[in-house]
Amino acid sequence: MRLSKEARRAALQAYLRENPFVTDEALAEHFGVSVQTIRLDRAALGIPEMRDRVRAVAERLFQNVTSLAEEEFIGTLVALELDRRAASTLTITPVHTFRRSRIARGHVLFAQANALAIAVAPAPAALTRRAEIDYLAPVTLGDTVEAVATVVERPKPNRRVVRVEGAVGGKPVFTGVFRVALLRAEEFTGEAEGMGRAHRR
Amino acid sequence: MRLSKEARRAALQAYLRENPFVTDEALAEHFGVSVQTIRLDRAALGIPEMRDRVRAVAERLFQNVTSLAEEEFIGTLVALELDRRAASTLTITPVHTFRRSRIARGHVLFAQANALAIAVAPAPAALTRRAEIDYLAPVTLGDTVEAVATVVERPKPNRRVVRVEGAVGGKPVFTGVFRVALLRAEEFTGEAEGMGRAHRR
DNA sequence: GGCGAATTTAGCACCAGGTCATAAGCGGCG
DNA sequence: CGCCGCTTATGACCTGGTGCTAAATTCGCC
Repeated sequence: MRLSKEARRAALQAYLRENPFVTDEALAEHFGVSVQTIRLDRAALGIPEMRDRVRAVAERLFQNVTSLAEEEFIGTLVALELDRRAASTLTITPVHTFRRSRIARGHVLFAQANALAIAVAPAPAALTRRAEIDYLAPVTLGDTVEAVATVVERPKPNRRVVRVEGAVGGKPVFTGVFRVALLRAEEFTGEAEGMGRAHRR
Repeated sequence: MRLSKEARRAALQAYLRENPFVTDEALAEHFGVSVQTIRLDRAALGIPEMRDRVRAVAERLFQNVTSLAEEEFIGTLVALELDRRAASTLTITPVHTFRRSRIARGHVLFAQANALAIAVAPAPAALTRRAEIDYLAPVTLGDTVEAVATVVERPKPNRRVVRVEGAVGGKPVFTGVFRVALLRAEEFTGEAEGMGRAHRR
């Protein structure tokens, strides 16, 4: 016997984790068993068919990319008065930190602040034109950063200057100033790009 | 006629850009035409069938499962002379952009620049203390950003001022100045990070 | 209103990659 | 030997298509 049933099933799980988009036929060949056996294994393990696996991956990942404006946010929006102020919180998890020092990476806090500056902008979309950020104290694993953005200047109808301050337990950890440009809806209607090419057969 | 052929095809392209996972049948219903007409339209526009669209999305995004924040180094390090200069490239994929505008989010470019500033620092780890970044032109989906970091000042033995310039096809898209603090190993419980190794993408 | 061309719809055969159910083969072992 | 666990085979059916042909409809134009 090439592999015991249990061993094969364990291997199958592992293999599919790494290569989610293989057909039963390819799996059968890979494990030296028949397609039917693979199907039995999948059924026993509750693994859906390839098309469903592909679709699940695609949908989950597409959601990340395509999520609505409020989900594009880094951190959790806790207050928003358009064109006035906004606030968010972000709890630092291991994915946000340098592995060894457990200090949050600069760009994570920048992202929280930048997202907040864009969220407070009274427009369907906004672009950052300039940012200055001062890191006052390191933020470490487990900290919850409370950030507050305040519109401090409106130099032109479509420009805003936003000050963002971040604190952990009341102690300031960063401050930043973001100059953003407001966009009207028609300024970001992208152009086609083709979905790819047909193939097969 | 509900919509002229050309109008329908344009609408179809746009619709599929936002909803890539729709079957021909759903499209036919949506546009009030027969499934066959949708197929003709897809053929004329070179749009592959739904399964292929799903698959393309899934495969393209699968490599990026590691969310932005999880990556050690944002971009691919292509050159490094410690305490002098460093360079990286970053190709903008959908995960880096706003969904509708397809413009790279500010924090993505910040992250590339910041990672580079930290990588060039001659220390096992470094922290950003202050950053200024100017966005000169929008960076869009598919662009490859070439960033170069240069150490421009060494105000103290453990401080560096790094200028980072980003360009797409030779055209500047951002410039930034990062002031970083070098850390000695004993300044945190652990060791290096920041010396980021290149990540494939 | 009539006509030809463009456009749309329909029908049929076929394919991949499955589902589900049923049946048959095989190896080991008590 | 017979039975059990496992594997394999078979056939009917499903979805979301491709490719082709042919018919029906609609448009532009005289």
